Amino acid sequence: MAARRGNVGDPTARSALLDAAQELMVEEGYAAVTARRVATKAHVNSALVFYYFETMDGLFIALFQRGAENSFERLQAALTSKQPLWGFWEMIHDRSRSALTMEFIALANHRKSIRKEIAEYSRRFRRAQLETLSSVLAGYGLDPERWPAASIILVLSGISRFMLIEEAFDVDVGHAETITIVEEQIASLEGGRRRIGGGPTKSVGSPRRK
Amino acid sequence: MAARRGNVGDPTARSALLDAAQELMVEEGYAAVTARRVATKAHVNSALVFYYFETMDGLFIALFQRGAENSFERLQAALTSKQPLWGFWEMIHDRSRSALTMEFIALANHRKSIRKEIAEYSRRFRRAQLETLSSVLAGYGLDPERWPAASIILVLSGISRFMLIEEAFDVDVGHAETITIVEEQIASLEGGRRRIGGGPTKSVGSPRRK
DNA sequence: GTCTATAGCTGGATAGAC
DNA sequence: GTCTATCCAGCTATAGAC
Repeated sequence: MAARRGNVGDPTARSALLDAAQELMVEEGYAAVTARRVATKAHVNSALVFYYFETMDGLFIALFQRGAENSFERLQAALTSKQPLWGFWEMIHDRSRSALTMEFIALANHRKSIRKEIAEYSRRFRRAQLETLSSVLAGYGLDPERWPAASIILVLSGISRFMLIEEAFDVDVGHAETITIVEEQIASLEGGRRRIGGGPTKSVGSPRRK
Repeated sequence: MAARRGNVGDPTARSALLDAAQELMVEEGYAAVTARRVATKAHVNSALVFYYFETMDGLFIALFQRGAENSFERLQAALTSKQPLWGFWEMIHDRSRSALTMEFIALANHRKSIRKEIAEYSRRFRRAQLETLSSVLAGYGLDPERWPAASIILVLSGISRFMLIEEAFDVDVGHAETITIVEEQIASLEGGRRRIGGGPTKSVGSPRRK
């Protein structure tokens, strides 16, 4: 349970603060991310939050950027792999980042600086997806008039995101059937999933929480 | 702008408090919903919040239930109309409830009582959708083995929710094309949309915000 | 039902010692 | 860089007058 995050073991207080903030945000929501609580969790003094990030908004933005950078690299790896469609599908299914993403979206709802940050990142992310996948899909012989790459990205992302949200409430009606349908479609275009190392990607079948 | 909410004009302080809480939640996020701010907005004293709802959690739950009850009735009306599939699609597209829903999901992330409330409501909602739509779709000759009603509900909901979230960040890559594809499919099953009175349902084509 | 007043707490942020 | 100490604003919740 201790080797779960990316920067654990990093010696600097800055990283420790970001780790602590992320954990708090996932487990108790953004409102629980206060300077004092973050600092306590990171075993440093709360004044350091303002030393490193100036304001609480600064902390949130730094946290978001760290995660976004990380996600972007993983996206590029997925999209340039032998099976980009499978890679994409598994990437957007990442359960471990879902709660954090939802928190940031809610936070962005009323903090302008964070909204701006997420909007920029989303466009960059989407552009990378679209560029790569549209040529991949054309290569698979898919008619871009009938099935634009942008729509496929949007549909897959929507399905995935919606199931992740529902899972958090222990609702999973239709999830398994839908995953089967989607994965059959992917397989018909790209062949069956060939697993290649690829780290901690979990299988997609709704293990019950708690 | 004044006839926007359901209970405007209701004389009791309780309703005024709920109206104020909803407005604050949508516009500034759940963290802005404090007893004092709600009371000020409702032009009553903050002690009344605790008189009517006991705790802040109680206020949130009452607010959620009021909205859920309302949505459930509108869902039933949509599902028992002449064009249930169109009704369903337009209902889940409701822009005006999207921000509130997202906020409640984030709130549920760390408030157990609210999580329980949303989970129960979601299941009830989904059950109603599934019961009606599965017979409707069978009536349209759709093979329930290939296209289970539960999957269709999930896919439509996911697409819709995802687009609403993206819209909030001014991202709309692929939205128009995807809406076209979805609505062509619906039309092929249920015929073109025949509009019948039906209140303030907006058209579905991403009017730019601000 | 609605108010005033207030207890008791936690928050963001800063000054200044080390 | 890291800490102690502190200011002051805003919070939930309650007691009790009207």
